[in-house]
Amino acid sequence: MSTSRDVARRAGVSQSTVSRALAGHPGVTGEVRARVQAAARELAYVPNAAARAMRTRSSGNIGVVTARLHNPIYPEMLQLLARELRGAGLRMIVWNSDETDEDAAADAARQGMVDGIIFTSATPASTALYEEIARRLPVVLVNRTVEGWPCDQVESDNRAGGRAVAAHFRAAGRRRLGLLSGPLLPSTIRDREAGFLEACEEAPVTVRTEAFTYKAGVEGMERLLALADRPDAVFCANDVLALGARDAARLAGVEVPRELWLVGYDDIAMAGWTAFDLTTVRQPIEEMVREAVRLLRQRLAGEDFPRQRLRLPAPLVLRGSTGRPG
Amino acid sequence: MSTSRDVARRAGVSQSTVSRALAGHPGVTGEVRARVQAAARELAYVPNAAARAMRTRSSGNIGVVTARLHNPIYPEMLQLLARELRGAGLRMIVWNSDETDEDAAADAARQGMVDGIIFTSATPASTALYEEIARRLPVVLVNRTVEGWPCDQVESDNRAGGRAVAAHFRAAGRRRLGLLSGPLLPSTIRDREAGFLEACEEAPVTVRTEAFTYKAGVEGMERLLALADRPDAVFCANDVLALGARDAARLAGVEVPRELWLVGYDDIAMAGWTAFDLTTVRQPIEEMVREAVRLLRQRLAGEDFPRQRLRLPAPLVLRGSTGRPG
DNA sequence: GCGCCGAATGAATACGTATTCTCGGCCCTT
DNA sequence: AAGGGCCGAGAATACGTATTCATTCGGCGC
Repeated sequence: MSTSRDVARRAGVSQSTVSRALAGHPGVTGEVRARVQAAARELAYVPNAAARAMRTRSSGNIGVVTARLHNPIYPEMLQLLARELRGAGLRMIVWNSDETDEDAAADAARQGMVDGIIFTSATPASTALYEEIARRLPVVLVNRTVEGWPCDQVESDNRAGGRAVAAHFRAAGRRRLGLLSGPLLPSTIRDREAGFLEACEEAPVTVRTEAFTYKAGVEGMERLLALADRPDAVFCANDVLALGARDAARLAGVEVPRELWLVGYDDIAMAGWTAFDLTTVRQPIEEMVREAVRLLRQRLAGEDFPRQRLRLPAPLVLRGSTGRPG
Repeated sequence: MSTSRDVARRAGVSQSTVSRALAGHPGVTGEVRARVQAAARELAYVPNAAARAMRTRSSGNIGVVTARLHNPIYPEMLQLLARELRGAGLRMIVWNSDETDEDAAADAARQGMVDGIIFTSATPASTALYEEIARRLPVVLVNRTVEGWPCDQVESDNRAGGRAVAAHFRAAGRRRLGLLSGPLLPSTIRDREAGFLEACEEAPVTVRTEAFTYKAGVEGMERLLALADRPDAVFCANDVLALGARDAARLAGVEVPRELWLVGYDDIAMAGWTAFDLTTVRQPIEEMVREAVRLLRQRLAGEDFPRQRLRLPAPLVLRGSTGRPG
């Protein structure tokens, strides 16, 4: 493990010159720079991260707080975030949002272990964590947003998405509408519901589950199917619920889409699988992630600009569960 | 952002005493220790991670190199790793195993940014990366193993799993066996195939896909179903392939399990869903992860012991795709 | 020809912690 | 009673880098 001093010795210059030469500072002769680079290469020199972090007060690490929720959209977002951050020369440290992990996130922020934090699953429930962190570091929210947190936020237009679903139902003449949803804490869910409701002619029958899991989707749909006047079109607040709902219909022998239309939200990979063939609203997570990282990088660079609140369009993707031919 | 010097000033002691008191060293008077702790609490003091890392030459970070493969078992393992590492007071830095990310992993190792590395998706293809890293840091492999890498490795008994599948087919009188698999680089796949083949009475008809994706599973099964003497029982090398295969059967109107038995491998959550109801071999990933972290921690603690090669049992989970009632 | 300025590099320093070294005082033993 | 040993705490130092301060040297203008 060689240090910049070793490189300096080998190149016959001082340690400070090594630092300057490798950092690409102006005011270093071409000849000296070449000698330093050669020496560094020969010694396989890599600057020590801890020393650099101490000196520059920045670590190159970004914390990502994500949900433990069993929703494949979060792993997908993580993959995209990893790629995007990596492209910016940043490392990604991941926490799930258990309470203990939130402590870990706050600790890391206090310790200066990360330069910034991205939340993918924020809710007003973690306001204390947010305030603790935001006091020291730039914070960006992606996917879920929280009213009243003064930071950059990137979401998709969940409200418009919900409206589009209701419009789709209405245009096809479906009248007995159902809503299968879960806890209202996440902004995404609230907005989807609000959009759906405001575009419904009359209030849909609603089942609210305890969680956003496949199992909850199954049970929720069973309750809807047991109703005397059961719905002929159900909007599920996310795809995972919708997959469970689809399987509950399968089990009950209810034909989709003839007897029941089903729509989800997110467009996770499974929604497109033959077994489900699910109409859904596509979240543009790739763009969302890209925008979030861009905003964070601008903050890290010290740029000062008004808090951004980006809302990207989310198109309806038509598939067999709402009667598309094929 | 207060430092240990601030705490020292406030407590009326020296900086070294603060360090000793907070680290719980013996040889600090109870009274002094209490004063220091009080001062630290009042100032909300948290030791600076970079300074501590530089001084102790250990960062508290663990790198995890994982696959970009679209197999939910990897996100699951990440979740479990995160929890386990967090329990040990360690942070998790994640890389996908693209080439660029492998470079990033090697860089981080060189920079001393991580204290150890866990591979979840190693193959002989990344031997250069392994050697680069293992020269400096303890490395543990979990899930996939690589013959010839001298490091601790934790896997499940894929070979026995493969044998159990063949035995299950045989016991039910299924004779025209098929194998739907993919690239042979991962040890898991090679071992599963080897176990399956050695317990087959005659060679199964084999389709080898380009990748371990749902789509590849669909296309692979379509090829198997197009055969004149098509198999009545197919072993898929992992669950994602099997889900694709199941949907291909669904599309082709082939009844499972009457006309076709189907078995996967991993027991991802979706295998248990009604739409698939897939018999599979369960990988005990929770135990695997726990063992891997345990081994890594022992190495980090400087313990010296022979390289471990753990192989945990993987039970067959019977479901509807092989005719279980229900 | 002398002095000044700028460019290039070396020397010194700070970042915050953990640890080693040093010192002063107290107790115990002979 | 004196000396030695031990214990608790302060002083000093090292970790490796980036940056500021100091120095040297060459060139150029007057």
